Amino acid sequence: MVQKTPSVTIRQVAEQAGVSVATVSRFLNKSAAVSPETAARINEVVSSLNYVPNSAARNLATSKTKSIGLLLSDNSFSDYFTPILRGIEEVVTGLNRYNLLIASRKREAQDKDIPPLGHHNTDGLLVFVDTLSVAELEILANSNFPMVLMYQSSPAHLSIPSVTIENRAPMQELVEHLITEHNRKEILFVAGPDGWQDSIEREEGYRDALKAHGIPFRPELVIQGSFRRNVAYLAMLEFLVSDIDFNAVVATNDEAASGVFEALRKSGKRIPEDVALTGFDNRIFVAEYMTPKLTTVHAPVEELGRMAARQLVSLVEGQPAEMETLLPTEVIIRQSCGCP
Amino acid sequence: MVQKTPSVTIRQVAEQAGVSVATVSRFLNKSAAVSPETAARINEVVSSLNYVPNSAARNLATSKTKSIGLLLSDNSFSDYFTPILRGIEEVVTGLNRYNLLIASRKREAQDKDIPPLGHHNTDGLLVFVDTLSVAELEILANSNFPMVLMYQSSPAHLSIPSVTIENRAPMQELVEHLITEHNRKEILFVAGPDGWQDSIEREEGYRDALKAHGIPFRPELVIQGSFRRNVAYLAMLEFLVSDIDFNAVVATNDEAASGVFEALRKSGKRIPEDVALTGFDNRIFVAEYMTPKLTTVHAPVEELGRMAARQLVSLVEGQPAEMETLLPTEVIIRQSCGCP
DNA sequence: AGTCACAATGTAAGCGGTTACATTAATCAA
DNA sequence: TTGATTAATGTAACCGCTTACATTGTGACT
Repeated sequence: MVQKTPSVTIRQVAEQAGVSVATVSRFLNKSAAVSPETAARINEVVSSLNYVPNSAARNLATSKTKSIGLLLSDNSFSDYFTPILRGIEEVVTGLNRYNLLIASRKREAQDKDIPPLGHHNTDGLLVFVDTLSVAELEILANSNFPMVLMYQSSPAHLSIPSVTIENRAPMQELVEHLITEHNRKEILFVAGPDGWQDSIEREEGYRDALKAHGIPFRPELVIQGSFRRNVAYLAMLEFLVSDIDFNAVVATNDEAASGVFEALRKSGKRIPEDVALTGFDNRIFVAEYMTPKLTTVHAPVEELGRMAARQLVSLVEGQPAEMETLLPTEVIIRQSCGCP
Repeated sequence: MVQKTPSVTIRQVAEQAGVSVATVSRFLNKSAAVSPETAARINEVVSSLNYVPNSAARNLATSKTKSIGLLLSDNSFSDYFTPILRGIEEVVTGLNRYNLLIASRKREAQDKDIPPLGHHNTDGLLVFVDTLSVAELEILANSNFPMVLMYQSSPAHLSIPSVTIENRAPMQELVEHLITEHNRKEILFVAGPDGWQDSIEREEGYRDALKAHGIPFRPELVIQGSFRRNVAYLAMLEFLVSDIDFNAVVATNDEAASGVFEALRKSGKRIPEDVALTGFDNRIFVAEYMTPKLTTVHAPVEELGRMAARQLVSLVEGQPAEMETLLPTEVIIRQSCGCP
């Protein structure tokens, strides 16, 4: 069971093929010409011995790892995450055959433990929002380590490429839709996780809309949903007992909207007659399957993964990358807002 | 940009701390006692230099990688996948701090390219159904490489630990429920991907139920859904134009059921009055949000990920592992079958 | 005082590749 | 024919760690 490298080494291959290790290496990497006969011989030995180069050795020698890292916060494995991963995976594992290393990191570990992914084991890092502290980002950035931020733009003084989505404007549009088309003025806002840029910007959009229509912002109309179904569900229940009047709920994402939906249903409120409801993300299984269907904002999540990965690969290979990629989103009107 | 290891090495640390590299190494790994004063000195230098050990070097020296691999087929990043990943991640990144390496592999690559994950870059492998051919499994198993199969049991002659879920019995139960409680006899079966064990076993359960009630199996009542929403949607539409009578649809998973749902809705059939519908998996966003709610079978997906990872870690650390872990599932009756 | 055990540390040989540089043989121009 | 060029290959240093083995110093025991 405890097998110390039962593996075939390049030297064994070299010996069996009657050449030097250098030649084998050259053949394997196509880093220099090898005569056809030698090539054939090596090739044969390689497959008969089932030889696979040891990546650790290779990495050490070249100081490249051929793998890129994805750094996540520990709670980010929501359903929401699959398309991102799909996008990332598609480009990372694509042509250039990088490996994808995934690690998650608790918030508490920031500035305490060293990040699980970095120079030492990856060629570059995809950094999910809120996984690295500014100080940590700074260290990496200063050592010129390739990184791309996702759902978070670069701290002003660092200039790290980032990929984000448009939040503020579409949220404003959505809320204004509730106000002007459906005459809702008492709009409950279900906030996202503290410090997440998406969450903040969406709230700004909400406030913009209120302001544009002269509706005062009321802090008691903000509850915490944390982008999570269950958190939003509970927060909504709690809000309901407070008995504050409201006739619309704007959730910062679809998942939270689904929790709100559940709570409203339980309390007997009708959607959209009593309460209009909106989400954000356009997660198909949530938005399409709710009855009524959920009015929301479509976020190009898979594309975001793809984009971020693409920028990073570019960077890793010494090419330039876009500093700020802002992906457009689109308001999707369905029925939960009151539209027919 | 093209930075050749700007990194600090153990030698620099040793030098600055006025000790030998061996001592530094011992301190870092706690592999032998180091005097308190030396320890303090080293510690100081380490953090002032921001030193992080190079994993490639470490891996090479120890012939361990401290990472475990997850091998996927290229289309397995469905929504379904998140909880599995969460389960895996939880244990892998947990106490023992392995890295999680993820790679996907096209079916066509089987027996042609070497698998992207193996001895050379991982300490053990989580193998998703249908990603490695039997021949490839054999090679790895023969070299005694730690592996755990997911959703697939071991080829008879290999005895690789596996983690699977119960499929046949609950599917039979479900179909019998349709037959006995709702008097449905013309039951369309939406098959899963060819060769996937889950898919096969679920179909067996379907047939068992028919047989138990003397209903002949009719091949024309089987369509291909491939576990995918869209595939099932199209297959269902196609079936609908064929005009064969049916009064129930049993889908091999919830995602396919959602596709069927969509197609039925489009064609004007009522669920469950005209057609009863069932799924498998109990994916909450599908099953709970459908109206009527979806009758299905609950599969403990996150637990499966956790289990598989646990077995693998065990194996990697030289401990024994369960050869066959069969996770129980449970029929969940909701309304799409016709129950109130 | 001499021997021993043990704790703390150092020395240097790998781990399995890559690659700069050296070597050899074959080809070509004059 | 001969020196220069080039193609194919070999030699060995090196990547940054770990660790077996060697060394030194100290206190305990006889």
